[in-house]
Amino acid sequence: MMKLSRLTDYAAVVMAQIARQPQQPHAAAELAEAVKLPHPTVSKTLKMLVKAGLLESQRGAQGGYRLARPAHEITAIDIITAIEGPVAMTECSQSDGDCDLLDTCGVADNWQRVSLAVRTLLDSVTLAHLAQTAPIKLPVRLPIQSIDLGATADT
Amino acid sequence: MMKLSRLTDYAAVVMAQIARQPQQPHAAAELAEAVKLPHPTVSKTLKMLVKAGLLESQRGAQGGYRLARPAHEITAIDIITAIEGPVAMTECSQSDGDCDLLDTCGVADNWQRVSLAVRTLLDSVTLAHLAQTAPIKLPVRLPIQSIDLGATADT
DNA sequence: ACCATAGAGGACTAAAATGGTACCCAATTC
DNA sequence: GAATTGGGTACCATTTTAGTCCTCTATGGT
Repeated sequence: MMKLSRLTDYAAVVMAQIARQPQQPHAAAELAEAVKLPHPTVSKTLKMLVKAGLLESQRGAQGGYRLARPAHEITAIDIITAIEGPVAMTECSQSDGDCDLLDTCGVADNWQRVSLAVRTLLDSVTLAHLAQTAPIKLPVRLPIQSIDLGATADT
Repeated sequence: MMKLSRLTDYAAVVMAQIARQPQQPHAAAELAEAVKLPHPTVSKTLKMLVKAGLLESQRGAQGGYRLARPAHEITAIDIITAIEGPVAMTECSQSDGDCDLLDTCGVADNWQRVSLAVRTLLDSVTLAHLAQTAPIKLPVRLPIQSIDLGATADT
């Protein structure tokens, strides 16, 4: 279903929560409470986000988590990648090599392009966007026509 | 990783294979051979594609599978949906109801829009595109600016 | 009519990813 | 130095995914 994992979902929610008050540090417990999720799970998520460099942490009393960068410099793809690893629709769209069906497949290259388009899209959505409580506007149709998926035989 | 499941991958490859010779029926065994995948697995995939209405099947001798519609009328999303069910990035982006965190979440609506954008993108890629052995061209950047994800809040 | 071919449908199993929890250690602050 | 708060790891339960197999039904050829 192409879904994000639940943890990624949590991550987004938690990040948004932090983004709404970027000045003060947020303790894991506080966030868990705010978001109504089990503390250990939130904690785990936060750690992953720190590892990915999206959050900074401060230990000790009065410690907590803060955004490592302004919300508008953190993108959806950053968050997804932090939790799930590289975004790629197929095995072969992330790196080369692994797929031994490349010959018979005949589709790999095109999937990679689609993958890229998805990544680009995801990269254009920032945490600042996501954190807006008021729904963002997103006109239903992308001007996809501009994607030259058209039958261009040659290069 | 937002990956497609392996079966979906197979489905795409097999569909492409059929699309390249749309006139004749293709037996599961033949396709499995062509694509170098185990017969039962390919068979299973094909059945799913038939159920989804993307392929038509003919039983008996000289039978096999054929596209139910011209390749350019079958989209990536059709194939993905056939195997994995509805494409949605989060639980709540597919239907309403299931998520009991909607209040605290504050991100749901925005994810849904992103989801929609991804779906639209995927909908613009047809089987005809995928089936081209020559790689399709896809200029790296989508004109994402036109997506009014623009900030309504601060900044 | 009968047989060979080819798909339909479903059940079942094995394996892997995911989600969740617990435990103990390290750093800060008061 | 005690309380607070994050860091790291290891572990377990559950769910998903993938793959296989078996039997039934439809079609075409002889």
